[in-house]
Amino acid sequence: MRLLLVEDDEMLGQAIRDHLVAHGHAADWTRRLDDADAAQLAVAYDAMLLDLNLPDGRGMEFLKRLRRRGDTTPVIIVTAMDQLTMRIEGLNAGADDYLVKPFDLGELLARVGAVGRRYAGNPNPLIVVGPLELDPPHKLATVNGRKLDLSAREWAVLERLAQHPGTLVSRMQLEEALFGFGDEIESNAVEVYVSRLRKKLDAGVIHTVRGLGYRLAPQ
Amino acid sequence: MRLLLVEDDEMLGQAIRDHLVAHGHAADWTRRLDDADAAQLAVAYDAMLLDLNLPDGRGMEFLKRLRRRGDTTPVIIVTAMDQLTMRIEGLNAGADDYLVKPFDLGELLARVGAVGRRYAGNPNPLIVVGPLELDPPHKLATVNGRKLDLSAREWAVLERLAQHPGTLVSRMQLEEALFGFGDEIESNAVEVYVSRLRKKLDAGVIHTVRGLGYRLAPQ
DNA sequence: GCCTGATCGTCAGCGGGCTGTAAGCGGGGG
DNA sequence: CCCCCGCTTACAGCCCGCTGACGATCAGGC
Repeated sequence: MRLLLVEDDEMLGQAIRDHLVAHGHAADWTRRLDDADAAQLAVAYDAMLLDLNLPDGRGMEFLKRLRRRGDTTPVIIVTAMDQLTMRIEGLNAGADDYLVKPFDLGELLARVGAVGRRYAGNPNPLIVVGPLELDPPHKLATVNGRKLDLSAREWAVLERLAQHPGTLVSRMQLEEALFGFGDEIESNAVEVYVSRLRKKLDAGVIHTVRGLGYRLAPQ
Repeated sequence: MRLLLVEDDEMLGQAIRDHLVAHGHAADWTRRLDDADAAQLAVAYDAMLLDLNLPDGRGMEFLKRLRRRGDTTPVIIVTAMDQLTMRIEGLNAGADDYLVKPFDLGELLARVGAVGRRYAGNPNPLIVVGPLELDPPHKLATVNGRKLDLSAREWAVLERLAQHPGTLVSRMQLEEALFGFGDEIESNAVEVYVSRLRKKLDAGVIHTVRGLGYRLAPQ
């Protein structure tokens, strides 16, 4: 799963991130809420781990804002043992689960898995853009009923493009879909993957906006 | 309905069992988890009543293990009034409902009936994926009518793959089917079992999605 | 208890598809 | 007409997955 971890403590953050990655998750880690905000807008995470006890203390605000703008990404909040009221408030604000520090890393994985499974049963959020159909949980893509055989990165790029059909997606956003955040990269990888995708799906589906980015079948 | 009751208290267990039987259910009653495990493997129950407050205290583990190996038998957990966290954890671990002690026997019947109705559709869920047929309650697998002789782990992996045909199953999910959560493991056991399975069933049934996981049949 | 066969987890070598980079080409805008 | 940007193709490295083999452990029969 693709996870976002918001945690200001260096040691703990590193440990959690390593553990998640070691268990096959793609985990992005931000130490501050404004970074988390940007990440959340750029990437469609499967779940989010949110430490409420951040220096600026606005974790709860962040969660409420997220829900207000209609984002339903599952959120697991993390609090210290004594902050019962914050936990209750968090659940009311739209959190899906909570963890009490200190917690076992296995426990963390179990919660993440549970949240993931809970949403796995939902009616498939099938993305349809013109002749293109994406089924994110099944990692299936079809064009005019023809099944596409996509590699991991190709899928990542196509999914990112399809998340907001018709919306312009900048090259940088696509690079974030290809690589992590930390990895600054300078190459034409995005163009290469767009090219590979165009070869596999019908012409005219991915539209180039010169100097700005790409957009999917604006019709 | 065919029910399994796991309850260590003699008086309470007897009362519940009598009440269930009196209302037309077939109820098996075990006092210990290993008996429950054996019964669960031998009989396809319609639902299960699980007391979490057992002497050996591993009721939660039992539930998690059940779900891990893909068993979807509806589970109603039973806890004392003050064990809120256990209830939350139980629901996360895959329970379908819970009852708080002390409870009314009519209430119990209502819950059992509700859970039963929710799953009323398929009494014997035979999984069919292309040439492959799985019969989970009987632990039988056939390909083109040919009976497969699978080991325990091989079955676990194949069943996990077949639970949602066409859905992509990550390596981590398969590791969970093979081992437990807590067990940190670093090996290619999943690949080995996939290889062993492929050797036993027809080619092209298990499909590899590089970097993401495996999927059964379609495509 | 001892033997035998099956099963399990690990390892290492191999092969191949995926990936990122670079270079050449084309076209649109200034 | 020229420059810049994006498209495409080619390629080499590498990571990932596949498979055969081996020792350990377990279950069952004698």
